[in-house]
Formats: sequence, C-alpha cells, structure tokens
Amino acid sequence: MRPTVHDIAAEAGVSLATVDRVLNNRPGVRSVTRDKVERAIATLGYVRDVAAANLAKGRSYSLIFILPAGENSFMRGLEAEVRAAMAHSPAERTEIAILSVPAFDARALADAVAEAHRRRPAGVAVVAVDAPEVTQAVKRLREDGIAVVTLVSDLPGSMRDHFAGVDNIAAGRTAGNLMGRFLGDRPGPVAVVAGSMLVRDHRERLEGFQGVMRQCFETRLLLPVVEGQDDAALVEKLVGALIERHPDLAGIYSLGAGNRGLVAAVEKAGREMKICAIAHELTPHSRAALLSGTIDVLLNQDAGHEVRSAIRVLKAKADGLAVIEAQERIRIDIFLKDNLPIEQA
Amino acid sequence: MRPTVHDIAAEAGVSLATVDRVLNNRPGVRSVTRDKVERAIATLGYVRDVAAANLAKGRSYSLIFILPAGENSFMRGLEAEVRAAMAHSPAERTEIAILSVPAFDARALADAVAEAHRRRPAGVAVVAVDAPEVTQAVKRLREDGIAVVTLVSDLPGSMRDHFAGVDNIAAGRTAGNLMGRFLGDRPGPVAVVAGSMLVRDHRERLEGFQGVMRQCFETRLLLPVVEGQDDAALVEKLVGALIERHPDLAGIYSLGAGNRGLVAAVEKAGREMKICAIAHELTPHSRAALLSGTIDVLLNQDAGHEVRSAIRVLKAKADGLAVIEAQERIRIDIFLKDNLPIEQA
DNA sequence: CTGTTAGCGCCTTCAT
DNA sequence: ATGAAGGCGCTAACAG
Repeated sequence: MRPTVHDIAAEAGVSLATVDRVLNNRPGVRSVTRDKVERAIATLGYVRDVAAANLAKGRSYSLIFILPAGENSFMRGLEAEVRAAMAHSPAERTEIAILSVPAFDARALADAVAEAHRRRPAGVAVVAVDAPEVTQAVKRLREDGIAVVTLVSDLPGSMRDHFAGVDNIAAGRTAGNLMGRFLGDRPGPVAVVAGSMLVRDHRERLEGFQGVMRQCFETRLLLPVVEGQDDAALVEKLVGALIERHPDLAGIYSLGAGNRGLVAAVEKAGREMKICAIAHELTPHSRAALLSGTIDVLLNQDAGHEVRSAIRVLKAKADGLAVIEAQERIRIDIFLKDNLPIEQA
Repeated sequence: MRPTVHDIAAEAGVSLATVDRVLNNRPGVRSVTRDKVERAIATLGYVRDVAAANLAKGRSYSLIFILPAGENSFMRGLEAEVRAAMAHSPAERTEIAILSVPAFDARALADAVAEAHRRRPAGVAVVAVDAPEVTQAVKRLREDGIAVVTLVSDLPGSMRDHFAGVDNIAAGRTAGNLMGRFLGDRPGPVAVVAGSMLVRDHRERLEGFQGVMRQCFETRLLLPVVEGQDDAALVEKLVGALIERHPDLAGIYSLGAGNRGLVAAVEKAGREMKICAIAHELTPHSRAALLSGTIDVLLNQDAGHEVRSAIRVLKAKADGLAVIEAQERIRIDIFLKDNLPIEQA
C-alpha cells in the first residue's frame, strides 16, 4: 500500500494539518518542522493522490474560450470541441464559457479579452490575432494572475502561458516538401492562397512553405501570395483568376480556410489541368475533395486535442503547476485519401 | 452543484446503501424500489463521480503485457512506454507486469499467454503472432473472463476485446501512394522488405501497398517481397543483394523493422542511385536517416498512445464497461524531415 | 505556529 | 430487503 498523509504525519510526528500545509506549501510552519515533514515524505516515497485531493477541494475552474465567429468550418469544429468539453464539465470540474468575436478583427478581439478579464475566470484560451492591442489586453490578464493559452494561432510577446497549436512553420515546410516532390519535373508555377497576414499561423505557414520551395525546389516559380480572408466566395474568385492568368498552373497551396472556394475553382478548371492542391484542416468538405482527388494532401491539426490540451494547461497553470511541454505538443496530421480516419459521428 | 448519491436517496426516499446497490446493480433490491431509485437518477440527471468511486473502492487492476524480445528498436520503445506506465502505477491503480518472448515464435507466445492465464490478472495485452495455438490460448483467457487487448498486431478470431494499433492496410496504402507520387515518371522497379509474413501487421501493410501500386501506378514493376525477420544484419544483406541485382532500383518500402540494415545498404549503394526509401517507425536510427535524406518518409505508430490506450481499454473491459472505439483509434503518423517532432528526453 | 474535526462522493461491512 | 455508520486520502475551517 502506498503511503498516505497519515503515514507521513506519524513518521514526522506532526498532525495531518501540518503535513497538508507542507504539501501545499502554505505558510505557517516553522522551517524545522517543514524539514521533518519533507524528510518523512522523501523516506516514505510519498506521492499525493490527486483524485482524493480534488475530491476534498471540490474546486472548480472557470475558463473562457474566445473564438472567431463566421463560416470557417475548422473554427466551427473547434467550437464544437469546446462545447463537448463543456458537456463533461462536471466530471472535469470546469465551468467553460465561450466568447465569439468577428474573425481577423483585432479591436473586437482586444475588447473580448477585456470582457473576459472583467469576468475574472481562472483561465482564458484565445485564438489570437497578432496585433498590439490584443497583446496588451492579454498581458493585462496575465498581470492579474489569470492563466492564458493561445489557441491555433500564437501571440508572442504577450506573456501567454502556453500555445496550444501546431508548429506552423513546420506545417508550411511539410507542404512545400510534398508539393515539390509531387510535382517532380512537371513545369508550371505554384500559387499560394492565405487567409490573412494578420494572423501569425498563416504568416508562419507561408514562411515555411516559401523557405522549402526556394531552398529545395529553386527552379519552381512561386506566385505572390493572395489573401482570401478565409472566405469561400473570395477564395473562389481569387483562385479562378489565378488559374485563368496562369494556364500552366501546376500547384496551389491553400494555407488558410475557405476550402469550399478552392475546390469549386479547381473543379471548374477541370481535371485535365491536374493541379496539385494542398490545403489545411480536415472538414466534411475538404474530406470529400480529398477522396474525389481534387485535393491531394490535407494537413490537419486535431481541434479536439488542442482544446483538451488547452484545458489541461489552463487548469495546471491556474494552480501554479508546471506543464510538460513535450507532452502537450500538437502533431501535424498529414492525410492522403488512403489514411483518412473513418468519419466520426 | 451536480446531484450526489445523497440527493438520489432523498428523492427516492431510500438509504444510501440501496442507491449504491442500484447504481452497481447488485442483488437484494425489490424491483419496485429499484424503479424508484432509477427514476430519481433519471430526473436528477445523476452521473457518478468516478474518482470518488475509485477512492472508496481502492480497487487496483493487475495487467500483464506480453512483448517480443530482441533488438527491434520499436519494440524496445514500446517496452519503455509500458515501464513508464508502471512508474505511474500507483496513481492509475494498476499493477503491470511484463512477459518477454522470442519474436515470431508462436509456440513460445502461446506458452506465455498460458503463463499469464495462470497468474489470473484482470487483463492481458499481447503483441500477437497470427497462429492457431496463440488464438486458442487467447480464447481461453477470454472464456475465463480475463480482458485481452492485442497490441500493434491483431489476432482476429481470438475473441480479443480490442486491438490497440493502427490500420495497417491503410498504412500500406499510404506508403504506396507516396511511393508512386514521389517516383513520378522515373523508371525502375520497387522492392518490398517485410519482417515476417507470420505477423498480421506485416501482411496487411503489404496488402495495402501492393493494392495501391497495382491500382494507381500499374506500370511500376513490384519486386517480390523479401523477409528480413526484423533483423538488421539480414535486412542489410537482402537489400544489398536487391540493389546489386537491380541497378535501376527506384524505391524500397520497408514495412517491418531492421531499419539499421536498410540504411546501411542504401548508403553503401550511394547517393547517386537516389533510391526512394519509405520505412516504418520513428527510432533514433530512422530519425537520423530521415534527416540525412537516406529515408524519404517514415510512417509511425505512437507506442505511447498504444500502450496508454491498451491500459484504458483493459481497465474498462475488466469492469465490464463499453469502450468508445473511435476515441481509441491510433493514428498513422507520416513524418518527413520537415515535420519531425523534437527529440524527447 | 500547530492540532482537531468534519467533510468531499462513494462504497462496504454489519445490523436490522 | 433495507438502513446506519465508518472509511478511502486529502483539505479546510476553527481552535488552541
């Protein structure tokens, strides 16, 4: 049987309360007493039973998720994952609220962060727009002792506790490597469609993609990036124009959302163009396009993993505990039509 | 606050003990009383606090992992993950033991399963060799009410409760698709190296790979599969012979272990052959080969995920609980040198 | 500064 | 067939 607080109390010759004070390093213990207890802990090899501790505490963590509104399927999937987590709230001892803000709108986001601040939660998770007013608002949260995790897109310099998202430079590099290899010797330029250069994840993917293309496939012409605002209609228009202007277009890397527009434009151009399309995020639409062959590769970040990791980290940080970063790393999934997971319910 | 057993007892007008009997459907409750309690549970929307239940029970699950011995880096990594889980044993209320058996040896494995049976654990996880005597031994475990999970390689027809591993047909197909696309129009045959056709995961990968190659890249010559017994020295010899016999060899798919031998043989052949190599499992050696460019793609199954999933499932099955299969699915990771995760400690 | 006591939500004897 | 009481390992008042 593993040792309990009672065993430590006995071994150290003190009471339960004192053991508890030492364990949670609360004040009000002479350092000699503290030493005795710590020695007992060490010799008995005590490890606290977290479940029992939580039961006794009955603590509950109030968390706020700030997510972009709009049609973006990935973001809606992310929201669904947050709502799924809300459903398990009782078991997880969390109380989660969602704040919705217009996409790519730094002012609105900064206001939402301020609103979250007013509600004094234990932690906040935010899909960041990379702008000074947002950085400042997040900094103020932190200065007030509220834990902050950036979700999907990071916000360096904001003092956020953690970033729950993928390495977007690596994602861009991966896309570049696959694009270069899939195209082989086939001639023709490659286009890049982003959502907005205001968000860091898109900037980083672009950087990674361009880096690999210039470094490993230096003969390939890269067209200047166009910004589709993650809006399907706009993306369709932009991609349509690109295809028209470049009849020999060999590949398209869509590093943001609006895949419906991408798919529509490529399908309109027709099969015979054999455009190699690489896009991000597995959604019902992009899945269908991958299976039909319109999209060749999908890079994906698992929204469920990101949300659950964000919650774990927020709870830990709210308790002032450290986080094993390696254990919270979010993988970049690469999906071909052959390794697509079965559709979930 | 969510309802507790007390609330149900009050609502139903019975005692805690009776509520508990109903909750764990133990005998000794009149069906009228049972109904009253069940109605109370439903109207209050009660969900039991598993942590508190475990605390009260103090139950501990004894599990046995049966793993192949030998140099195979992946299997050693798997064992390391099991040992890591053993380290958390107290917190997880598990007592894990490891049984080691020679690789690809059906008799030895069947004996080990019988030995596990004798120890009467709550559950057994086994890396299966696909042979009748193993199937029989596993069936006997199940008939005795012991939960069984196959790990990495499955054993259909054995009545095992669950398979903790990847979809190996999909893995083979993915390898085939990438091989076909990476080679493009480049001429030359493709070789396949397996470990042994005695294990199901290797047979399935082969099936998937050949399927895609024949279906989507039908002009490409596929050499007959060779078996390297997951032994680096043997693999090196076999691959060396293949390269010698086919100076125009375009690609190699290594679907088993022994990557050290593969890498040695390909590097000996020299860069200028530009052989496209696709292999399985991320190990220190294969990682280095991916970074150096000797291996082009690594398909991987996360041993840690598999072990933790196996433990979760065994505990659930030991308690007679259902498992959400979708939630236990193990993904196929695809690693290029660009998306390799940072090396863990 | 330190100890006593009463729970957290659930399960388990032992009576009745 | 049902209930009362104590305890799992830990924490949190409240005394002293």
